[in-house]
Amino acid sequence: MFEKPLTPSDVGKLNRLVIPKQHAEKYFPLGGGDSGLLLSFEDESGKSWRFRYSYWNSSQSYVLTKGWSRYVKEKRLDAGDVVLFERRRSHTDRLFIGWRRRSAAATPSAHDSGPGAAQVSGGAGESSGSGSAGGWTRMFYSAPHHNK
Amino acid sequence: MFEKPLTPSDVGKLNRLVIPKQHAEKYFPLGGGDSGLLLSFEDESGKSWRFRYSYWNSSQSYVLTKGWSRYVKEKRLDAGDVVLFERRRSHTDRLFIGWRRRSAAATPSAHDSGPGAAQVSGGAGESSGSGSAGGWTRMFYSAPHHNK
DNA sequence: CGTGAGACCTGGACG
DNA sequence: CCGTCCAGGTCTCAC
Repeated sequence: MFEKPLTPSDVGKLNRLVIPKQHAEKYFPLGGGDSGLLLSFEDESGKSWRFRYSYWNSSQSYVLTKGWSRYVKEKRLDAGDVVLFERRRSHTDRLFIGWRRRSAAATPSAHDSGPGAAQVSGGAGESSGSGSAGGWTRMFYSAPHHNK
Repeated sequence: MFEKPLTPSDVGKLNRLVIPKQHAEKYFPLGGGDSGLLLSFEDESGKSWRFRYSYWNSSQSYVLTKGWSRYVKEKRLDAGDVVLFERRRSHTDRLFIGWRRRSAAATPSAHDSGPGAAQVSGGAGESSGSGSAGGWTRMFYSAPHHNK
């Protein structure tokens, strides 16, 4: 579906991932009545991750909140790393989440993206990731689950 | 029944008082079906205070919400001050709430309470408080009232 | 539309 | 080392 280079806020103490509106409305439409929903994904190891997905009126943006910080921590994600959201259609739909390290060129931290490089980059760096094809790790999903 | 030293959050903008689980379950048991109830107390002047009491699943804690901030404001409570919850059995049960200034020893806030006087004064220390034995002010209660 | 109040969330601390 | 508690935030909605 789409991928997103993580910003410092996405991996910081705000405990949320902002999903670009364009992608959010296309892939994770929110029924007007819903105050949010729970999305379940599977990662490369088959582990299931459930995130609360909702729209923040205050910032006019779509976000993943509850559960996100635990994912960042377990995968040791840092600003510049990229997360991938995919839908896999086997005999039943599944959502999966994957990630890859920021490309070698972009090395934020300190003063953040120096001259060249802004963000993502391309490519999939090389390999160092925790084992996975093309630098990506992945997972499957289970059906979206309506929240209260 | 019990007393609790107020934390900065208890007297701040969160508008709630966390009641330690141990005391909450012992003295203010919540019927499973209740989403909360209203507890009425009387203070040292005989004035009645009604607080909403409920359990927050998200933080696994018991809290007093509605009404609490007004009490903090009227009594000019500050972090470190202590609130007391008591049950008095006369010809009918009554709940009362009391408070006292933090003991002189513990003086948190930066420099606060400067020479001139900040706040209320002191009371506590000895007598000046708004009349009450041992630095405590008190109140009675009326029967718990089930909320919807 | 700004502000206060309440429900939800998370991390640190502790047993 | 892991589960529980609760102080401290964030967001949302009612007014």
